[in-house]
Amino acid sequence: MSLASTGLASTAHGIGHTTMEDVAKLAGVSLKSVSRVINSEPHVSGKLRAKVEAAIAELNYVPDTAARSLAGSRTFIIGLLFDNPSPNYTMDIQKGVYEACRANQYHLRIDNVDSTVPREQLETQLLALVRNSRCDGFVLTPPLTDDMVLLDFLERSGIRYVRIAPAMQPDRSPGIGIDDRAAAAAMARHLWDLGHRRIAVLRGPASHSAASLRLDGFIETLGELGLEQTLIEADGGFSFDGGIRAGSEVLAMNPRPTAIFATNDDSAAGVMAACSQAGLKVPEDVSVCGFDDSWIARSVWPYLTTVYQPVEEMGRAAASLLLRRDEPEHGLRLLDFHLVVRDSTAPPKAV
Amino acid sequence: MSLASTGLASTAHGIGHTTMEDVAKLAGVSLKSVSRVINSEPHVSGKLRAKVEAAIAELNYVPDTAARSLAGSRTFIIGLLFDNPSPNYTMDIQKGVYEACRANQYHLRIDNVDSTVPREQLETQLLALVRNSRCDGFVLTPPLTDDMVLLDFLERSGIRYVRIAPAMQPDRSPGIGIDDRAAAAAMARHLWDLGHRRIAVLRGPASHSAASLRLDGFIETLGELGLEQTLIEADGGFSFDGGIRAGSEVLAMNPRPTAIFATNDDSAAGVMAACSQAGLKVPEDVSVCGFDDSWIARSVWPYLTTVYQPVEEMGRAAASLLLRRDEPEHGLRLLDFHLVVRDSTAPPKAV
DNA sequence: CAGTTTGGTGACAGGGCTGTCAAGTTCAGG
DNA sequence: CCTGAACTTGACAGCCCTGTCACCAAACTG
Repeated sequence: MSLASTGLASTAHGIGHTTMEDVAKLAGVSLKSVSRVINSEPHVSGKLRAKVEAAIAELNYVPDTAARSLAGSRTFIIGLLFDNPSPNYTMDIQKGVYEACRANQYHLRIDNVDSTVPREQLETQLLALVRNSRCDGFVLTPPLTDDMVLLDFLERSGIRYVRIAPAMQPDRSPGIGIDDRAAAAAMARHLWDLGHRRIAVLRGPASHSAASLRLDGFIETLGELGLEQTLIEADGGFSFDGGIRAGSEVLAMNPRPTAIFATNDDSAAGVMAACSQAGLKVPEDVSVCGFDDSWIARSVWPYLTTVYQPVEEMGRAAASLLLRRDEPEHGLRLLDFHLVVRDSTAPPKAV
Repeated sequence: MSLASTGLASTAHGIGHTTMEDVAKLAGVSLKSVSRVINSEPHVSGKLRAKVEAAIAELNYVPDTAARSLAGSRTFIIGLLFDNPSPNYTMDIQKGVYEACRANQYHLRIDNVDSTVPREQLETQLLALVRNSRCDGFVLTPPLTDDMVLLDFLERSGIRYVRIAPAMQPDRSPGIGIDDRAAAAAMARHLWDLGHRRIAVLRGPASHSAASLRLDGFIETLGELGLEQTLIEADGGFSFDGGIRAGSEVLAMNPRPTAIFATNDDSAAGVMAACSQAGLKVPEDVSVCGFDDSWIARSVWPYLTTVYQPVEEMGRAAASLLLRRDEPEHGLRLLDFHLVVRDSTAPPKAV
């Protein structure tokens, strides 16, 4: 086993590496004082701080991360761990996390996990990743958020982490999410208010726990509103193809539902394709709505009515939680969602 | 100016940090020998290597990156710099780069650039990013690939980089791409062979240089094939909305084109939406084809005929180029593309 | 006004690793 | 059996910071 078989020869980073010593010399202070200024430590007089800052600016000094993390015990790196769900979702989260990092002089490291491998192997892979990564904290996205082995390991090792949209044990650790139940309820009300009474809903994969929350919230609310006919359920699998399949299935029924709620946008797009295959117009013949307000919601025609969830903001919030230690709050913090009514839903045709 | 105003308190990384010294002791060799094994340096006897590797395995030792990069002058980090084009494209590249990093015990750092800010500010931002990042090398994606200020800076600082799909000065530095011209030519031939003679093509944004290569290759080839009628051109802007707009425009013409080539998948999806708005069936009434074979090509119905470009592979190749120093090849390395004929193209209706 | 606290600063010792160089070992050729 | 080249190994300094502790000055206390 060789830990590193290739390598870049020494690279001259930056031009003429300025070190803290240069700054100290120029400012006429000690090394430690420069360090204090850099780390915003207390007990630094304004005069000294000014001198040092001037010197830093003049020399265009940037502290060496490697040295910093060797000396201190922080790496100034946040790790983002994700599996491979929708690229849009991931990208948005990543953007949010990135911005929070940047704002705090942190760096973002990516670790991409492949969950298609056997469970055993996955665990080994995960643990090795985290061990090797030496990050100051991790942001976890679903479905990694619910990997108990991983969580146990992180906690046992004293590594901080924040989960985005965790499903299980929401109070176990800090988390960021939205109220999927309530969001789905809002969609139910929207369809109900439009006048729909024969409604279909597409399940997501069982492993994606938000999916079931959405399903539950939707069904429950329709029940409360007084829907008497049985709700039609089918499996949309959270994918375009799944949406086509489930959509066709549901549209073939007699009587046909007048509205279909797919619990994510990808499958909703699939449903719209199924409609077009069946020669049905959206929203005239069938209303279709999704969930997520992802990129694809505006890459279909008509534009999709969906639920906006602030994915990028969730990423930002997660990273911030990790960075500001002051607030060691446990439990899920819920962010605001809202209904985005676009063109794919309308009142059912008068019969 | 404070360089770091927040911070994580010292985190106990891993459990009971094993250091190289532990390994050396257990193996009964010197520190340096362990180092040699870890770095696969020459002049290490098989016996010694075996002892050390056994010790490493037993202790579950992982070298400390910070210390390594402080002592050596490598950071074991590859930076991926991107602007915000299509999330799908970016994600694929990222995945490829990530995998190459992982395979070489490197880490991937992300830096997201926002090119919507004024040019001046952008440059400052870019340079600061690169300086702060302290990476062993950077992978650049369009349009950053053609930012001469950035390239100059990197070269002046002796920082290695590889460009993905660079447009300008392809021989300036190592690069990875495909032959966009030839790929568009293949699409031209496909449509020609199907029997289309009245064809429209949608331009991409002028800033995206691959767009013009595709356009040129397409037009040129149709000319060579003997297309006599004038080709219809419109501006698709590489976006769904642009595709709808340009699509409607083109479809309103009389006589109507029988095939539309959008130079990326997003705008092709828009064209398909425009067809559906106009009550036209794809591919019966109009053939539509795109370019990229991105996620969206299979999130529309009918599935889109398009050109596959190995985006993930491009990312992998770029990172590998950065990592294996042996091959300091300059100039663009072209990867294979291929036509993906799906359901959105067919022979024109007999008139 | 002596006797404490507090605030501000610096000296110094590592942190875990790699580069350099020197020492020890092996083996071919004379 | 000796010499030098080539290989193998190790000692040690140093990469650039931060934590600890010690110091001195100023600002309190009763």
